[in-house]
Amino acid sequence: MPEILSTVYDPVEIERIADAIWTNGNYFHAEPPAKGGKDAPAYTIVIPPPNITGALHMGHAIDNTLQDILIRLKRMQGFNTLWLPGTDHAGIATQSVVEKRLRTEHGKTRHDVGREKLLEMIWQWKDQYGNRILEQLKRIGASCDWQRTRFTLDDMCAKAVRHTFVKLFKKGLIYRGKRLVNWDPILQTAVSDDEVVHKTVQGSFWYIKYPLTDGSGHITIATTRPETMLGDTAVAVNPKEEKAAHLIGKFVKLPLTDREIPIIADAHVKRGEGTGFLKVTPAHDPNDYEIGLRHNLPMLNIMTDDAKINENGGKYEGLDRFKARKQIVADLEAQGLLEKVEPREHEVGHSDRSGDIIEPYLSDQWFVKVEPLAKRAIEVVEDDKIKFHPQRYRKSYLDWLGGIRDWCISRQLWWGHRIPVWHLHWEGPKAFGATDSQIVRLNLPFLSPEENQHIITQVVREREDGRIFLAVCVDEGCPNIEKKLEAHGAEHDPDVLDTWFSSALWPHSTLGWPEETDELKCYYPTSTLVTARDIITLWVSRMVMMGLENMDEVPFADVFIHGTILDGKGERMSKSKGNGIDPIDIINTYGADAMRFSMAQMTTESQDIKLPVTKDKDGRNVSEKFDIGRNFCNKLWNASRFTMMNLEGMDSGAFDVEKLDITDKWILSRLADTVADVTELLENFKFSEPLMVLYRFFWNDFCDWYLEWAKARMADDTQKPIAQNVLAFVLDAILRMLHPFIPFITEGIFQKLNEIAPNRGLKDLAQLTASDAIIVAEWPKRMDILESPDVEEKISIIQEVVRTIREVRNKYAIPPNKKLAASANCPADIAKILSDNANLVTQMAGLTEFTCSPDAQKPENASATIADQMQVFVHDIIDKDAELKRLEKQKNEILGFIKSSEGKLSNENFVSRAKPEVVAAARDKLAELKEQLAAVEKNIADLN
RNA sequence: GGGCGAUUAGCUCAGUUGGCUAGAGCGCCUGCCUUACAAGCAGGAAGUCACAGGUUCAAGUCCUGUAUCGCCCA
Repeated sequence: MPEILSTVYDPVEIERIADAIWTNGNYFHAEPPAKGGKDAPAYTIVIPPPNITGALHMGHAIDNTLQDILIRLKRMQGFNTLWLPGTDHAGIATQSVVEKRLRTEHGKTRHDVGREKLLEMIWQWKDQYGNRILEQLKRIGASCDWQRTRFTLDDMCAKAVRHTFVKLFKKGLIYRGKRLVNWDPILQTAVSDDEVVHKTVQGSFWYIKYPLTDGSGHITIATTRPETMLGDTAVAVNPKEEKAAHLIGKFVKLPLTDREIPIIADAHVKRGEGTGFLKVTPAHDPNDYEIGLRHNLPMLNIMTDDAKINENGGKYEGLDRFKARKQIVADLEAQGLLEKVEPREHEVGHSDRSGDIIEPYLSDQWFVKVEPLAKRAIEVVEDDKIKFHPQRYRKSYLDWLGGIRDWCISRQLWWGHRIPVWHLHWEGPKAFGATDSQIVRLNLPFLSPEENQHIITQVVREREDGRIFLAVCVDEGCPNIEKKLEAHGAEHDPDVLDTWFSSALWPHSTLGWPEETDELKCYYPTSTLVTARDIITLWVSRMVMMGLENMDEVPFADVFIHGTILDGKGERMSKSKGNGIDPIDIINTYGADAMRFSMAQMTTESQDIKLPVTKDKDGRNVSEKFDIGRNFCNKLWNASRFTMMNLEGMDSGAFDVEKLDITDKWILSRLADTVADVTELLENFKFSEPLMVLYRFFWNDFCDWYLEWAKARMADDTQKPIAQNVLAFVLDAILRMLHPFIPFITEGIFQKLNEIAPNRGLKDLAQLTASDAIIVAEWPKRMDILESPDVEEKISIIQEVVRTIREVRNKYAIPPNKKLAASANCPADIAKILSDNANLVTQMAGLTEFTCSPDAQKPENASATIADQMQVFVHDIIDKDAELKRLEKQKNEILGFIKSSEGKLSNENFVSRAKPEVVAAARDKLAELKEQLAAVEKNIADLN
């Protein structure tokens, strides 16, 4: 036996071989036609850029496996295919990692080392660890165009960010304002709503008495955050609350302070909740902020950036918020103002990054006015210019955009895109009469007329002292203007932009926008975005808004949302729980193909994917789920090996359509079905289904039947060349269709196939264009000419007989090597099929002979089994008691079916209302069942 | 509080527009090292389709409600 493939499937070796072929061929790289690339329709995916602080986890594994499946499919289908990879600078996450190291290793804060030095350290850190995830992606087989790897902070992306900021600023869609934001006291920055995770915590409800100033008693309020009372500027009550109507307009004395605050009426206060009175702290609660605006209440900030009580807190100044809470409660109690305390569960916002409790905090921030952007982003989805798969996610997208609030884009960080605005104290004439946030055209005297063309100014009036500042936004590429501004006392805004601001531009910034590059023209709009559902609002919606704003076109046509990977108990995987699986461990244990196979197979439309976790011998988390993929790869390996062992000396010229036998026609017909199904399913973003279609075709049709039948034909010189060509052709097609799912092993086998049988194809029937590498081989087109339903029907009858005989053999425990004789009684048309192909039955059922006719009688000592319209006799094996038992069992089964069938047909409504063909089928079925019953009864009688 | 989803064999999941006896893989049971594959082959057992109503000739599938679990938003 020639050494064609090693006897053992070794993923490590095959991954190495395939990698080398792909690298040498530079097959992942794409160029637009204008630069010499393939002149074909483009298919583009931009990777959801992983965060540079992260390591690859199962979420990345599934996300990128699915992207790679689509990319490889489209590449094989002949598209000019680009998969653009890259990473995200992840402002908060990255800076906090480096700051943490600075603290633990050197005991310093960012302020000790300064902005410039810290940034240098972060860049160093990025260079050292940031590419790790890209290397990991390569191991799962991601066929990204690595030459186009982007980073959200690189020059290309930075240019797009600056350009976008200036553009939006100019349009008046960016404004500065003192607003209530989510403040992270550890990181000391604002974070957006979506970076706040709400957790239910066990807290307390403190009931506090606020005495009325007129001495007529007190009212009681209840709160979970008593320390905020220092910032109360009113007490509110529902206007319909009759019992309290007389109190509206009166004042209370705010305990622990010397302030008196009014009792106001506001519909926000829910009746019957708590005490009915709500303390209003506009500077420290989002709902109270709204009430404050409605009633023009003072906004009294009582906290510092690091969540200590500030000078407005009187004697509590300097106390940490939680110490202050304790002290305030104690003081209230001492003064007899604490009515009671109740335990209470409530929702508390925590920072997604630092984990600290978020404080609603009043501060100066930059915002994007999203409403006009959101309007278009809603329209394109409503008009189906962007489609979600599965479709149900469309609703969450639309709901979120429908209720969107302005986007706080400034972050008090150093790592990120610095906001290109300089603050200039304006002491000139106020004649321009602008209101806050208004864009004004004015020429700064120290800039040339030409230079003044490159700035846009916005008025920012400081609330406290009424001083006017101009926010001067400067175009990209004008360092001289920046210098002059600074020379005239302007200060560069210290803040950076929210990371999502740059991620929102990803589909066009990475292709070179705002330059009109050939890449942008060719690859934008991109085709498909593949991501997880938790990022629909955070990222997908923003890419749509910014894509429309900058490019006037949607960023992608389809969004595929895959499930979230959970452990066997249905819990999210995480480091702290210790239930996470590292995809690299899986690849090392099972091989990358096995992992990909199982990932794809698990990708159905359900929203979660449970991956039961087990420990391997080294104590690592793995999952038996990957056995499926590994077993499949092993089967593919061995079937290919066997096929190729039989292809020695194959001559494609010896193929003759006229000589195809029934098994050839059958497997080719099944292949044609498979090609059509798999292609259609993949093009509709199905992953599990096409893979299962391929699984069944390869394993249950090709291996279990066709290969087995082919074994005998290999000994027949007239049959051998035909079988060889069909084998080679079908294996080739199987490899191609499996390639997107399991790229390494299919590439490895394809290379061997090219060596052993370089010339393949079914002359005058069907061809697959030859290729040096499967990664760029043509995807099988529809092969309708091979469809043959009647052959498929014939083979399924043959298979049914074989199965029936095998079952009997098993029941009677006949050793596999003992040959038997068998026969069957059946209608003439079926008898003809079986007689013509008796060899197919004898071969697979371990028979010496098989005969068949409409009037065949059950031989003495034969077992008899009913199968459809046939009675199958297996000769000379009978054991009377066992046979009677079998027959009685079968009789009871048939009786059961007859009962339900008769029940249905005796229902007049069924006969009159069901579709005629359904009724006719039921009648035929009943007739057949009655014949089967008669046959079984006769066999039982004969035995007795 | 609002929205979305899940509940089908011991486990993980399929089940298209309602239509013959609800499927797969793993696990389990029986028999096989049949020279491609024991990571395999041949066969078998195993399900009150969460629960309660309803629509229909016919419901795992459509409608309503309930329970449990999960996610998103507020």
